[in-house]
Amino acid sequence: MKNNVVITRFAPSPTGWLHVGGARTALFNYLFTRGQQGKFILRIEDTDRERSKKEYEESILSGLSWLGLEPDETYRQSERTAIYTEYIKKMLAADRAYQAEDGVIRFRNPNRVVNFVDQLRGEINIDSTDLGDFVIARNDHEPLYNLAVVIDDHEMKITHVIRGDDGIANTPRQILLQEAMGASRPIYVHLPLILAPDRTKLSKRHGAVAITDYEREGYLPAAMINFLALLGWHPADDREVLTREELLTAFRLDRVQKGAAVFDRDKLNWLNHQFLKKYPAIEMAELIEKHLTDEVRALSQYNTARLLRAVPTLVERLNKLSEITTWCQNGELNFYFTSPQYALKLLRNTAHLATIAKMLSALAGEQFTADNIKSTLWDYATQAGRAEVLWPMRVALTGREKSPDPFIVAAILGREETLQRLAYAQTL
RNA sequence: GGCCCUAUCGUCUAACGGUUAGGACAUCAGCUUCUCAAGCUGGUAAUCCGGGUUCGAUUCCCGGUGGGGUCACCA
Repeated sequence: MKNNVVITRFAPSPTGWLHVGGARTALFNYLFTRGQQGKFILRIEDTDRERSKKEYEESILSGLSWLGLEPDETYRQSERTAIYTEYIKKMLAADRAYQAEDGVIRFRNPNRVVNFVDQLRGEINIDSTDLGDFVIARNDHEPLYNLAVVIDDHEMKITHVIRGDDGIANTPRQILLQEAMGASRPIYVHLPLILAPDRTKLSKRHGAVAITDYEREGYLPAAMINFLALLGWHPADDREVLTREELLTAFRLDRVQKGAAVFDRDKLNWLNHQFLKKYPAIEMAELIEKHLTDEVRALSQYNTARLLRAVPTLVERLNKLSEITTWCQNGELNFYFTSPQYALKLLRNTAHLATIAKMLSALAGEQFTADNIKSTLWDYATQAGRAEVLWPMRVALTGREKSPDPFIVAAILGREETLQRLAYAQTL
């Protein structure tokens, strides 16, 4: 009989979308538990019928699923009233709780100092006297938060309660209730909170706070997980970019920070770029294609083969997928799919265009790679002056002041299109 | 305000009494270079303050200050 199996839970209330703080709490529970063959439970705390909404519950479920934090079991408190009623009646019968004059059920507070150990912070003492005979249920079938939590943690045999440190204030109430019903005490771990850059609580006015916002902006779940893990935790070595598997094996509760951490977009962007770079080209092309605007798809030479060839240069400066949309709106991507319009002045000079075209036309279609194009033109460009040769070539192909280098662009466009654009430039 | 938690570069963090206080993001400079981006190299930058304990404190203790949390028939 093994009695040392770890059981944890993530217990959000469906009164709002899953936000980054909740996601981080879920992640730490998940990493801690799955790193040691434990059981990770999702418990929807929807005892407040008024404020709980199905759409929020769905957002929590889909958010966790997107991050890959699948629970082993899922419960809904609204489906467990029979269990709560039983406990409430028992507490009433044992006179550990009583029906107050105002109609609700209150706990008989023993009014003493509650002492508990937090795995991260050590011993914590809180005098429960200030709490008074707090309300634990509206009636015998409608428990309030603290009661429902204690009953469920006990029924589900939760071994570790890992939650945000705003839960510290509730801990004495919950411990008192555990003792009143003879339940054992789980190990408490209160995680530091995630703060906005201005060091205040993360809220909507700080921009994206819901996990779905990040999904929509085009962050990869792997990057999000990595980033969230690094908010309040760090491996024993210097690694910063870690896969889910690496996180799972490296995660240790005793390396979790005590102080609050500020959410840093720059680092998230950098991390996402790291994962984007590692993404397989074909799948990356699919992801990028999803973010293209209809206007771009409608361009005359649009084709997925060309997009696929352009993926490396796009990914190079891509922090999040939504930037693709921005580039589309700026027209920055148009030259990949249609002949560019530009002024002769931008070209600077047309002197070498004919020579370039002639040299490139010697390359067969299948030889038209960036490396071959470069080696074909490099010596000539060096002799004639690279700026004199390469700048006009690049403008002829892209029509832009800023772009990837002309060898790569030429390879993406292909032999025929490249030669056409070079020919057109000579007519200006 | 009471109670509780907390405090290393701008940000995320390493250092479990002895280090030139390390890494990453951001930033700056240089390299590369036809432009942009990426990449590479280097730089600037921190132990909140005051007392202790100790031969020696980022590290342990106390106080202050700052920040956060919490004080519902919400969770």
